[in-house]
Amino acid sequence: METGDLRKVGLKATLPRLKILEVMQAHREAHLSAEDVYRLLLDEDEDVGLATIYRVLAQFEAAGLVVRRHFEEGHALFELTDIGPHDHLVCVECDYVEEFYDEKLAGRLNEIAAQSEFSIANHTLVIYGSCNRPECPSSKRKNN
Amino acid sequence: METGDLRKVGLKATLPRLKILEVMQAHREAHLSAEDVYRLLLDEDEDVGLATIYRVLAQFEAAGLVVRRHFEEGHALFELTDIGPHDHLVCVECDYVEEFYDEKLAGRLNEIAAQSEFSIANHTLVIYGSCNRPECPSSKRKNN
DNA sequence: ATAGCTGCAAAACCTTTGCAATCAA
DNA sequence: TTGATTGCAAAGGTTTTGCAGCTAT
Repeated sequence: METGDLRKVGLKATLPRLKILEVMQAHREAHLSAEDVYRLLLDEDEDVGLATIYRVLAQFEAAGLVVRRHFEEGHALFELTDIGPHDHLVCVECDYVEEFYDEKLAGRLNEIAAQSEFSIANHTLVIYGSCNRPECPSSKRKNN
Repeated sequence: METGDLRKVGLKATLPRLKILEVMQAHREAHLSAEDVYRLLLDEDEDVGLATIYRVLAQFEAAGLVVRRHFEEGHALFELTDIGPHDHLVCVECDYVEEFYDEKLAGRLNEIAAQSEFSIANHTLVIYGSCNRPECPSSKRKNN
């Protein structure tokens, strides 16, 4: 059970928290908004208030379980922390998000920091562009 | 005058637009929110409605005069496009911000986007760390 | 038992929009 | 003149908060 995961970070193992954690884990490849989590729980007939989801996600964030991200949209997206370091490609047309990890990039970032006499701790990198997936509006336009 | 800058991109040279452009240019090193622009104009006794600022900044963005960015805050920040592409090093100890542009980095980003079949438009990169400037608390700690 | 948690509804944000008045060309 | 632009206020969408009741320990 994830009950332990919650206790470990000092949170009572309540039903809403367990359910929210479950949903995050069931969609660990996705970037979910509070609203997304809300709907996914409704789909399972789990009736958790939206306010609770916001509160719990904030607690998870404080506990280091999830990270909050702001891409182009007008709302925050959350993802589990345990998937490791990675950056994001975001499609500005359809909000599709892809993750990547690039060794060379990481190396170059360290060199840059070294040149500036910075001790690098971490970074945030988001590349914006148009994905060329068939279902993206940008593709349809090119087909004309 | 900046009147020309506006005409060039097909916008009537109205007072509010001129004033907003002026403020952006007077703070070209900063990242301003719509609210920031609003307050800066108030400070100059220029009374421009907040709604107008949002509208004008959106027009400037469409015209390529400014770029809209979403960092970690819950609101958008705008900066002039003409300062050229650059990224940021931020010291988490003293909030010192340094801008840099790195050719190799840019090249690698393009390669990454190409691999994912993304047409890259732009990106946001912030490196967090400790600067080692003498006036930074992090340096003082090491001197002990 | 009790400190902490939840749901609801209301409030707080940031941003966009409708509309009548105003302005640049 | 006339279409574009503005300011205001109202609406929109996301996130936070106050509070009374509920729950895990």
